[in-house]
Amino acid sequence: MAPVTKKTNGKRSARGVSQSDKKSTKKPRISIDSSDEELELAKNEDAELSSSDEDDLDDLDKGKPEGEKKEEDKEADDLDISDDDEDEDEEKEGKSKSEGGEGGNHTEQRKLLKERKMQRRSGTQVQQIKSVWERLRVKTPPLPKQIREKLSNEIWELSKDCISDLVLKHDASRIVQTLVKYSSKERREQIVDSLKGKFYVLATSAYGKYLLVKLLHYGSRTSRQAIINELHGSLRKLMRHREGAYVVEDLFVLYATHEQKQQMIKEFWGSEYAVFRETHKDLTIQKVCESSVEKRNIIARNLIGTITASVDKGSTGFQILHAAMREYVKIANEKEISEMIELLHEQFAELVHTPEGSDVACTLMAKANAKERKLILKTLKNHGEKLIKNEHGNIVFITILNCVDDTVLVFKSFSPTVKDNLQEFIIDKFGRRPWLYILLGLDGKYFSPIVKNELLRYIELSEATSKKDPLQRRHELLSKFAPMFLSTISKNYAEILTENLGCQFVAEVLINDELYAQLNEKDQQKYQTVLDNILTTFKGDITEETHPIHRAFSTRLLKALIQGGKWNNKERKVEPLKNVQGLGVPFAYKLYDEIIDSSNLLEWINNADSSFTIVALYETLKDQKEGKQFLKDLKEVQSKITSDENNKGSHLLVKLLK
DNA sequence: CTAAATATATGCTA
DNA sequence: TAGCATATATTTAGAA
Repeated sequence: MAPVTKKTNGKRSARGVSQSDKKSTKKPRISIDSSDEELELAKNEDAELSSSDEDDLDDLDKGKPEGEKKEEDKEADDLDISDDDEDEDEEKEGKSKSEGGEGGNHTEQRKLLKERKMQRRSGTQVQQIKSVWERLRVKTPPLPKQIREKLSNEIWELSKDCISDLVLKHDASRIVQTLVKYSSKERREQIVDSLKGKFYVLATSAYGKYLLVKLLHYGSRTSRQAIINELHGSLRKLMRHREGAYVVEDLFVLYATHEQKQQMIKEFWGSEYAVFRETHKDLTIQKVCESSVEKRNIIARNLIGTITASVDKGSTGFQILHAAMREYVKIANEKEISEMIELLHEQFAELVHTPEGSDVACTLMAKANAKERKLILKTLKNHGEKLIKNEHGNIVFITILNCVDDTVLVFKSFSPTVKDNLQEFIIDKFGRRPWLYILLGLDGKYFSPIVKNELLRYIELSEATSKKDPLQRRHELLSKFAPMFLSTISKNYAEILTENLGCQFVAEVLINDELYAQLNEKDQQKYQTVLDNILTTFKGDITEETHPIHRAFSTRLLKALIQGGKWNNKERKVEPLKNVQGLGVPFAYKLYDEIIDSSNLLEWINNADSSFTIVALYETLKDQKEGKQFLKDLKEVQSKITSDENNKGSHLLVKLLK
């Protein structure tokens, strides 16, 4: 493969980035529901073949909200019907004629054009079918079923003998698309059958590709398999094709089963593996490459060939490409990894949001040397928010935390993003994970075995370059980020504590010996402020429904702070803390002093949501001098505790008091 | 951590 | 293809 030239690289990456920025998580995909976008596309291509880059972008324009989409469909339809007989071909011709100076006799031109159309292969049929299609395709008002069926039968009768003449023309292809949409499964099979042998041509045709994707979408398992079988052997060629690449990506992402995906990827190893795919079924790439260096070299060359071509083409965001890259990085040697980083580094951010791409990014990150890591950090820092919030990007980010020794650089690169978004992060299912990692390490509570093993695998890979002790690295990060945690909580505690995930995070921050050990004097004060903030939220009348005591998670947080440790379910006891100051007895004392007192103590006991808090207070304070007042008040109201079956906390309290 | 609850994928039947 | 059942993965809740 020819090496990437600076010029193409720059251009492509620019396009790639704008693409992903506009359509955030949406992947390039060919639309199923709307055929009108396709017509738009057709117009453009007719008008100016060289503006293909633009067209590709149009083509990406998917995933609009349902309502919006309908609107546009309607509009386009109306417009379409009004000027349909003289479609865009005609207008074009008219223009070029008048430019040629032949004057503007429109009727004359129309006639000419009609004749020319008739002369095309199956021209008469096309015109005929088209008029039936006009009646079939209307969306408003919706056609009754019988009529729709009748019309679609009519079209089928007319078109079944010349179907292969239809599918490559931009207007006629749409007719077949509509036909597919409204046909029975038997007829869909028939259509697929009659197009056998043509799928490659379809995939590479500017108009045919839409039909092919519709066949995949509406087709049966066997139809899909038939199409895949036929495209097999040409996938590498298709990946380099302007239209074909989109079809292959769609096929891979949306329609192929797991097994079919494996098959498809194997083809990128080399044609040998595409042809004899049955015999190579359960082969993994590592096994083959271990068996022979020659084979490894051939496979590596084939893979990087496809990868380089696609990256140059600007398809860095394609999932199928990510899957190919994953195979490659599994077997790549040190030099090849470096070249890969060189090839990708500007577009690194386009990898990280798919499972396969994230795997590639993590592997590269782990295997990269210090200088290369710096380079990657530089590209990723501008995409921090998405990187951290995305399920897969998140893994990449944690891998960065796990393997980059230069924690100062890591902090510098991401601290602005973190500062702006931390409040969102900590209540986000994925966005909070990196911070929980910094606080607790790879705790099984927050990292499922699968995710954990994946992360451990990258750590293992990184051991060749990363020299720092993992715990030291994590503590360095903790000491840098902890003040940010505290100020974010202190500033937004009211909102954070209304969220389950927020409460959980706050608990992890506050009940954490490692964190407290990293705090300087000023930040320790900040820590105490946060404790006061939390007390503040529990002020007020607990008979109000909005009081935080009625939300299970904030109550649990409060209880944990009173107990001054986390509940260990295995040992069935609270784990005491060594470093942290201000939890347990002092916190309980403050709570009783400021929030609960003799005036509302009974209320707290007699409410099922808050009674366990009092139990916790009792257990913490019963043998302490700070608890004297509390115990005295408790004795006074003891007799007035109501006996409510549902209030297990008050029952327990009565039992304890005996 | 564990058990239950829930979501997701896969296969079978009509 | 729809609907259902079954297996499997992932998420959630949770003490007294």
